[in-house]
Amino acid sequence: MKAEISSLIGAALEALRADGLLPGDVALPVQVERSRDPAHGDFACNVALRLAKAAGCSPRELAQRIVQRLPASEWVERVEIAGPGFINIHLASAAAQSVLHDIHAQGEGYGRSNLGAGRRVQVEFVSANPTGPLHVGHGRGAAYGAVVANLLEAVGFDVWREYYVNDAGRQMDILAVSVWLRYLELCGEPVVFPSNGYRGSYIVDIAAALRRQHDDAFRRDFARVIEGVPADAPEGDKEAHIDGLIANAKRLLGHGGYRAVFGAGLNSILEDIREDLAEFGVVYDQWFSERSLMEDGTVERTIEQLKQSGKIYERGGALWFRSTDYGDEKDRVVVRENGQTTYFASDIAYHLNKFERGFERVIDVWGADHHGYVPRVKASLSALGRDAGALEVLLVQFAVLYRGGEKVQMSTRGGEFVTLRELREEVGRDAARFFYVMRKCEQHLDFDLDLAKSQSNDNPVYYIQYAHARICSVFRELNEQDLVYEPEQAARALGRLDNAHEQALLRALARYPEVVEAAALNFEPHQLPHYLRELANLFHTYYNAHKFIVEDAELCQARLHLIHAVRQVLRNGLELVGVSAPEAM
RNA sequence: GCGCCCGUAGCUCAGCUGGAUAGAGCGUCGCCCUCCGGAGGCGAAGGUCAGAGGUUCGAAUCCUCUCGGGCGCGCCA
Repeated sequence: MKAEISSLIGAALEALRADGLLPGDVALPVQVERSRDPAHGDFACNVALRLAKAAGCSPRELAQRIVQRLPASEWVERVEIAGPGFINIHLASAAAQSVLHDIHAQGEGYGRSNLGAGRRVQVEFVSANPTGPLHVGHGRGAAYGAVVANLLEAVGFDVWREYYVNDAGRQMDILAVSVWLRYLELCGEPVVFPSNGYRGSYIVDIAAALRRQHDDAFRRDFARVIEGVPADAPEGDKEAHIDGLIANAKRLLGHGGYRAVFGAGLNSILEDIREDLAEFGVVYDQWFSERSLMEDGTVERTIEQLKQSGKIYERGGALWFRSTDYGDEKDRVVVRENGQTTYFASDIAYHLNKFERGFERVIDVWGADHHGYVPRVKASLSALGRDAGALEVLLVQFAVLYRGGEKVQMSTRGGEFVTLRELREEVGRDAARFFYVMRKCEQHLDFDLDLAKSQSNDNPVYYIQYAHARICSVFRELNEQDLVYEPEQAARALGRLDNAHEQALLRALARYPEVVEAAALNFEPHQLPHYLRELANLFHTYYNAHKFIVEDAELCQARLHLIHAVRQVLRNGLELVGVSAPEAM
């Protein structure tokens, strides 16, 4: 409908131009918006204000001329000029009702479109290091990324969901050593656990499983494990200490033994994360291993390619990428003095790989604390001859939990954090998904646990789900009374939907596809919860003011048709957010 | 110190990429069922859009500065 109006106005402008009343070289910025105030009609257009100067007359005068040349349309009832020169368009009532036909015809497809035209988009999100369970911060990225992906799919993109697994590097070695030391403890070795190790109880569980499977096969004297290792903090350097332990572990266990311990830690945690996310309704097309990039030579090849770009130089024995040429604050190391490639080198290779796989757009969802990495990753793509603009990095701010009005304190050190699993168990999947995406991503999120749990009107999730359940209940009641909803009969009686509540609902239903489109293209899932809240409110108001199952059969059918459509849109919207639409609560 | 994000009602937040009289929820106060689910509805009070300049027909929105809050500035991942 919006597009219909736009094209009408566009035609009027072309006519003006043909009459020589508009210069030929000026752009025609037709911008049609839904009116905020019903008194201003259904749509408003500000084009007369924007073009008045170019046309050499007052905005109201220009608006007058546009309106005179507006082609007739069956959907438009009347057009008015208001305020400084707005063109307000009032739709015919048949136009407002036509949305019900669309919804009934399209069902769960209502709101979906083909704007993306099947273009391939990759959405990479969460990608937390597999060194422990996901915490509530990761949960926000998971919910946000999942809904962004759902939205892009809904508007016609071919979406690929991916989790990047940081299974290489020192952090993983620290994990392996942590598991091994817990294992040695279980074997009865007098282990002194390093201050820098992973202290979470899940490490002990992994170690116990390892021991059940392999018995004492990886047992070594702790005296040998600690042999020649520099002192731990506070007297010594904790980093040097743990590096020494890693070196000894590799030597004492041999390649095969070390890989077994390492793999036990990695696989167990990865499996836990995978299951956790699946239970949260987040499923990936691919789990992409960082190590695979190193093993198949992609990292090496990428560095070679960078060298050819002339943006690599050597300093202090290391290889540096001249990212400052692309606006970064400083140059970055890609190969360390010891010959090892950095995390950044893997990341360049990974992003190059993404584009080599043919994705036209690549979206990364990162925690806001990683914002400093954006310029260097974009710089590397530019240096490799790729379009850095095709990479969109969405930064998600932290979530802070509140319980009883108090901030829930969390610290990663010592493994003292609230996990995503605990949150789900406490508030449920629906509330967690909904609350996480309620705010735009650059906004800090205050997550009120008490509110998320409360089964009251304060809780927006229940409020919306209740609207859905209530509609289901009306149809159950209809059955009880041995009455039948007849869509075809209803479709002929839509003229009976004439009160203000019904008009408001029709307007809201018609807006849904526009909300999905805007939310998708701007990566703003929060628009969905806001819209659904509004729709639910309009429905509850309607419910309170009018009875649907009434004597007048025609009116009854028309109203059932309307609330049937409301239920469909509530379902469609909740589905995109990943929240269930219960038939009864 | 430099860079990024944020600042809108008592609280938590929207504000459709520059439009008409800045909107919701919670909280407070006052109302509404013989009725399809009261997990509901209606109304009232509540604002110097952090502050100051600027851009223009028009600014919460764009630019500059100031003040507050968060985050980031490794040959870590």
